[in-house]
Amino acid sequence: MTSNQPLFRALADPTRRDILLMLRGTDMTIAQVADNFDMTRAAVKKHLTVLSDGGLITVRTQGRERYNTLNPSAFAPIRDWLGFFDAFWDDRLSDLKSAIEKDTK
Amino acid sequence: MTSNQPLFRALADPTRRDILLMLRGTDMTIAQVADNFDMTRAAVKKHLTVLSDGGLITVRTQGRERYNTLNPSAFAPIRDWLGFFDAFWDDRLSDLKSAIEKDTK
DNA sequence: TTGACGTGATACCATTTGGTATCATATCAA
DNA sequence: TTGATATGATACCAAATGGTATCACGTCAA
Repeated sequence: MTSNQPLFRALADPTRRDILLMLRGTDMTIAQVADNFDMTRAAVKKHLTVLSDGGLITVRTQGRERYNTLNPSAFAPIRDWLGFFDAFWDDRLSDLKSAIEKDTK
Repeated sequence: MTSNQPLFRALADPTRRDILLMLRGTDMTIAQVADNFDMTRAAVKKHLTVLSDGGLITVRTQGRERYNTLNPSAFAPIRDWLGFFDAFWDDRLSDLKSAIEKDTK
């Protein structure tokens, strides 16, 4: 089973989550992303590396620029993981349902 | 708007994610949770505090024991946040659809 | 060719994080 | 009461993390 630790880790930082929202619909260079934050380009670049490690973005080189693109399909493992708790939730619901049915008998 | 940083942060650690899975269906004391990991009770207790800060578990005191209970509804903000990217994904799909329709004319 | 520009890479720093060890406190049971 | 048990709380430590500053390198434009 593949480790999704890099994915969860990438989502743990608010700056990185903002970058992801920012990349919806538009690819951006490192400098463009950095313009939206009050920190150095180097710091933003580090965040982009973490996002890339988590598979959440892909990078395309074009001349001397590097365009960062959102990869929405990378969220799938998170949805899968959340599903483990849906099952539990359903169990509790069916328990409740049984209890109610037994009660109305 | 409420910050969901404590929630995302709580999910960033693999031990904590394991604890959550472990708590599906059964409430457990701190000692019981700690028995399942190769670390001290104090370390596990710290993780439980972070999970509690994220709203992912609730704690019920019973005598000298403290039972930790999973709170599945705490995942809702994460699903909501993921939804922001569903919209983007749908846009890309409809773009693709339009392109195909235009092409088959 | 020559700068200016966009980026990569490295060293460095302060803070946070995950962990241990240790002691104090409250509760259960004999 | 007395001792074992379950937990709380604190101090401490190493490593990871988020940030800066700085320099090197490839690329574009004049």
